[in-house]
Amino acid sequence: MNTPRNQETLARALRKAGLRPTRQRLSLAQCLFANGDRHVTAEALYAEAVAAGYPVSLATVYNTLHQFTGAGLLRQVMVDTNRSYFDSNTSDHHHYFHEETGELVDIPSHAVTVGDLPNMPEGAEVSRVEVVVRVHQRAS
Amino acid sequence: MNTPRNQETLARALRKAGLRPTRQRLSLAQCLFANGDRHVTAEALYAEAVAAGYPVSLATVYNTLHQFTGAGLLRQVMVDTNRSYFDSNTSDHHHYFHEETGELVDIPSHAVTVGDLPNMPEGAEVSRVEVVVRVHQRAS
DNA sequence: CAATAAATTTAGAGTGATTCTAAATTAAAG
DNA sequence: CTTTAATTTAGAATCACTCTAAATTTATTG
Ligand SMILES: [Mn+2]
Ligand SMILES: [Mn+2]
Ligand SMILES: [Zn+2]
Ligand SMILES: [Zn+2]
Repeated sequence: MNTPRNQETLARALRKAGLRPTRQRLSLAQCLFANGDRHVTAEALYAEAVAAGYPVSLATVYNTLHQFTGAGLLRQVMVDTNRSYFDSNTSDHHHYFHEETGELVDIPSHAVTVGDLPNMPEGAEVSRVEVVVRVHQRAS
Repeated sequence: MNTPRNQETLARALRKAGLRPTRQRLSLAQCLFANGDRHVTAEALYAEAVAAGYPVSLATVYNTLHQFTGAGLLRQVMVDTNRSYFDSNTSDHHHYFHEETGELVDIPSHAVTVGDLPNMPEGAEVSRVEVVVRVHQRAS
């Protein structure tokens, strides 16, 4: 985990990204960064914030998730066509995706080796390598 | 490419999967399998079929893509939250995803090595390993 | 080649996640 | 404090995708 711990550190990170440290953004940051790494959907984070008594709207949750992603505090993981997942662990790593439960679990990046990449598209530059290991429940 | 070449071969493959080789399914198969491997979205395939003068509805395109996927003739690639991509190459391989254009390009599977997978979820079994190399246009 | 049964196609309505709009609120600056 | 600009928000809108139910087509049977 390389994300800010307390309100002050986070507020500073937000300001540096040109984002005002508002009550909503600090509340959501609390949910996202206070207790280790998380993989959340917008709806799940919204439900959690509401349950915790934080005053936020769903629109703000979406706005905030995208702003945090733009600021490098979150990263988006593409595993499901119907839902966007956001990851509070922005360091280089990969994922298990449990097809039944929708749960994401980290895989350290050293477990995967990418060799020479053949037929790289002309004029293109690698921006990220994402490995998703889809798993399903073993037949009993 | 390990997919059927001509109408007859394909019709046989469809029958084996319990799917009647209808005009629509054969038309779409023509688009998908006649000229090498393809990566298409439902909308793109629909536009293409309509342009080629094949009579198909968008609903049928969606149905067919899913049926073909179920029959193992296509595979779905998750790279974009807003769109489903279908790949006519069902053999083991990976992808470049060009973030600006949305284009997918194959990477042979031997270019990527996945080592021991740590912290495999309890009782889970790997169903597929997907590697996506996101690329963007190099700054000029 | 009918006649019948079952699968398929389709237009259009419905869904659900996400985005947009425009008005109300709040944070920063003076 | 005022003023200004950013932020929040409810609700409308969008968009990919799915569903429904009626019309059509395919396969089967006599
Ligand atoms: Mn979730
Ligand atoms: Mn496409
Ligand atoms: Zn992660
Ligand atoms: Zn491919």
